Amino acid sequence: MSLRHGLLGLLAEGPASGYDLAGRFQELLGTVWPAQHPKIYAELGKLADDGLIEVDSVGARGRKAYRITPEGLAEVRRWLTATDVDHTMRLQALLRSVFFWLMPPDDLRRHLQAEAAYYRQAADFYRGIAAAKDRGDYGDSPPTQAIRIAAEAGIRLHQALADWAEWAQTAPLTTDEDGS
Amino acid sequence: MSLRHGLLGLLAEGPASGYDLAGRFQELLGTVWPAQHPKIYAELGKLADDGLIEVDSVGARGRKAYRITPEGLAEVRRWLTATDVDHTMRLQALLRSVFFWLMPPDDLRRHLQAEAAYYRQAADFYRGIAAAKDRGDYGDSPPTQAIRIAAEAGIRLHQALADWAEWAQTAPLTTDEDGS
DNA sequence: CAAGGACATGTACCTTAGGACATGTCCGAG
DNA sequence: CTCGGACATGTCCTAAGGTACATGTCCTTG
Repeated sequence: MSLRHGLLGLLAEGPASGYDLAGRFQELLGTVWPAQHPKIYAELGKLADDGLIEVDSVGARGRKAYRITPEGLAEVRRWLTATDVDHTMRLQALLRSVFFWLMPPDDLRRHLQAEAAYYRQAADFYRGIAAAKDRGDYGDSPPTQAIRIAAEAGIRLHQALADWAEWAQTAPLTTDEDGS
Repeated sequence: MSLRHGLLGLLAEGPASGYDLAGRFQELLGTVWPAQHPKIYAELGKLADDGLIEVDSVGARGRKAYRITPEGLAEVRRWLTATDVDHTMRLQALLRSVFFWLMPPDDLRRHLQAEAAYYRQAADFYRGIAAAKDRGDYGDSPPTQAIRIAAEAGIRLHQALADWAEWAQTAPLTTDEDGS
């Protein structure tokens, strides 16, 4: 139910179209919570059916503006304060690390370098958001303060993985190339 | 296809039953790659159909031992070296952080404290694995060396999130309790 | 030997995710 | 004015994840 509440949360900042929401999701949360537009449009339809959001339809196929209702706002707040966090992660990179011993040393070194570079770049991306916020580019309203906190999480998380990939290059690991 | 290759990788360490594999997955990878037993049994069936693993069936409902075939071993190696890492994460905790401004300050503080405690505990869990490995509890074969690297990732990742949750408590955040 | 719990495997069903494809609008450049 | 590209919304289908339920074995303890 995270997509559902994520959409409600973004709509709590103000009205938006499905397209806007897809963009916001991808831009800010793309690396930590993927959401494709078909899912988003489908979920918006259900939210409207449940009375948690309302639509200003322009036409059959034109742009639509969704607005959160008081019930919808109450529902996000309930989710945030009264439901447990689902701590389940899905990190293919860590899954792969269990099998590093199956990789030829050269491939492993290249792999870890590429991983480190990727995570450094991701951390920098969030650093950019944090810097823009600190400069005051987006003003000072509560939503942008929350984005600063989210960006900090993105920085720390990805930097930790970048550091790990660097460290792993120096860690001794006997690989096993002949499938013994 | 990560579950598929994860199972192959674990079987590369030696023969095991579906039950064993479910346990290994849950124990070591539970927090970073969930896998329920129904999926595991189903996937083992497909892997056997594809000739990547072989079965020593005891009976219709008894314990089965799965063994990786040379084709299976080649397939894990191909996956590890020739396919791109899927960096998609799914972290509900970070999704929620974007909406912290919707939470009453007291609830938010409690929430962050609980989060920090959870991540500290998770980091400690991986520290335990790392310490056991460093003491030599599991010997010195390649698979356990890889587990040391995986454990290090678990430590750094969860510690980063624990530190973040601590930090976030001190970050100024004007919350918005009246839904303006 | 009977009962209970860990071990062990599976089916059925529902939800969620994700890729492929279809359609139409609106606007600016040529 | 027409063509292309960004904007915008959606359907369809397949794959993957996850819960509930069903079944049977094996070993230990009373």
